[in-house]
Amino acid sequence: MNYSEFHLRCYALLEKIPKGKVTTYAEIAKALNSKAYRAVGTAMAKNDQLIKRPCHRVIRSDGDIGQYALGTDKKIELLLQEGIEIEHGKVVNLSRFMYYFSSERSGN
DNA sequence: CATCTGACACAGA
DNA sequence: GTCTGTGCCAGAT
Repeated sequence: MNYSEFHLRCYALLEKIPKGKVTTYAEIAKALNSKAYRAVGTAMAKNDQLIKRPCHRVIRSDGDIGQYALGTDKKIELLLQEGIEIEHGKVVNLSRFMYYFSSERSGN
């Protein structure tokens, strides 16, 4: 699809997210050693492989569901099916479902 | 090369 | 707790 390296990296991390867990755009950016959480969201939007890349498991840092190609409502439903607890359009106890990549921590 | 936009994040009111 | 404004990075024009 001629995706940029940055986008490909985001997708790679997406596949690392286990079912029943979620992560934030900022976390992905940090995992890439960058602060481009904005660009991360852009990568999700550019992703047409919604099935291959479960971008619906990526939410906001505030616990808000955020946006989704098929609509926030659909995203919430998917997360609920994964076992994520959502209320008022936001994840309940995010820390409980939050998934940290923590790829490297000692060296790079 | 300059400028605007976007599936965001943080600070202030 | 909610709303508004500014900062952020990478991509597109």
